[in-house]
Amino acid sequence: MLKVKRSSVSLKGQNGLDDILEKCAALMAKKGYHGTSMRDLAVVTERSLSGLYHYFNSKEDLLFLINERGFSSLLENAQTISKSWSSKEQLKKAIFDHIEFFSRHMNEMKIMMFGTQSIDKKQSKLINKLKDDYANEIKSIVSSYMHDSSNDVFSDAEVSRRTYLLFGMMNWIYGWYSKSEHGSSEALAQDIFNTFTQGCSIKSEQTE
Amino acid sequence: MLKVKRSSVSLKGQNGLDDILEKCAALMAKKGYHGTSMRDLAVVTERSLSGLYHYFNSKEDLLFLINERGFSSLLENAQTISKSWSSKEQLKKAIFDHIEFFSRHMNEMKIMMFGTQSIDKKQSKLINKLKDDYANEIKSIVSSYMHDSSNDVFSDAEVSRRTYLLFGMMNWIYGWYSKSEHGSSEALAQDIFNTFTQGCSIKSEQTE
DNA sequence: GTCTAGAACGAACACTCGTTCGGTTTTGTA
DNA sequence: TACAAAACCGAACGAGTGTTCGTTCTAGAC
Repeated sequence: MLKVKRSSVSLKGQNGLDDILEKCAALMAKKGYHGTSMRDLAVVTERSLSGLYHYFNSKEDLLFLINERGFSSLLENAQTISKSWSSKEQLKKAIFDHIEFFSRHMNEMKIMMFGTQSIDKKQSKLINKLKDDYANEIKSIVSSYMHDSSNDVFSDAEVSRRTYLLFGMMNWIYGWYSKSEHGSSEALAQDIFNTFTQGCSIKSEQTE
Repeated sequence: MLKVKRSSVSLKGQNGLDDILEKCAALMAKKGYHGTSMRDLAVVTERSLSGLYHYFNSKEDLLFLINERGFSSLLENAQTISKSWSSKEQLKKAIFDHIEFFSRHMNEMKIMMFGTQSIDKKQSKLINKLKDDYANEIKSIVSSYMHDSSNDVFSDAEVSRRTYLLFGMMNWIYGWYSKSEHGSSEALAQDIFNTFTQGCSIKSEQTE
């Protein structure tokens, strides 16, 4: 008996799936993957326990789907950043897009950052490839920016470390950021851009 | 029957406890709190399942102990940073100490960042107080530095956001940093200090 | 009306979970 | 050597786990 609904290319029940994934992500973001039971998920999705299995083959699959969709979106978007812009503009757009995606999908992002140790190896590799591809896309933008805006030469390792620091500033917001308390995602992105490019004692420019 | 081993002020079995907590933290950092069973923990600590309960009252208690010890250490250390130094020196020391503690206790730090939703309310409040106290200690140092090194005036909200970004750079290393691949913790701390104070296109100073 | 396929369900299965109980061994000290 | 305290353990308990099974319901196609 071959099941067809193996991946995100599944054709059936897409509408229902979107809604289910969002609600599951919301609960899992609060309680963690292992801390959330299929029965909990059945409650928040207003479905029966067994009914859930119509949309994915296992709890693990659910985690995979959330990760796969999230990282695919990030990667696809990053690849649309035009290489004909200045490196500064590219960097700015990369940061703004990442933060905006983050603030629109807080729950999914939290889950995506908890790692994929719970997913089986084949699927885990797929996620890690998406993650790496995305990170490299950002890294190459950072590299261009650093070399364009300085006469110094930077080693690959140095660019890597700086890129990690940028990801740190962007991803750490999952622990504290809320639109109502800390302002728009654009203002936050601008702060990150300024800090990353000029340091913290320079007053933020306004978003144009 | 009143048990006395409720908190870190417990007097008995401290030596054994240290070893146990370290090994438990190592496994929990890999598999997550809920993903790690007491039976798993019994194996890595080379004890029997029931024998573990000699050292703490519950799995929840174990999580509390790890958190309480970690944040207490960070806070205590931060409070020793002399206010008579320049704000730049204070900031530098705060960053170096945080990174050094992090790299010496990677596993515990991972657990500390997963949050405390699984701990009961009373204990959770205690952890959050330690966390807040530590964050405020760092924030006041950041504030001094920003005001000393610029003629602009910064609002409290702005200082807060910048402090969060600093924590982002420092804490995100749990996902990628390894001494062998990315150099000493001092070099990393220096990179973070430079990025935070001057931005990424300025070449790192060497650690003196 | 009949057929089919997707959507949904209740009940159960085999297993793992955190925890407890009653007991034994080891250790330190007087 | 005696003895209390600490350290440790095997076996079990009840609750909860992810998953599967066979069935029913619904809606559109012929």
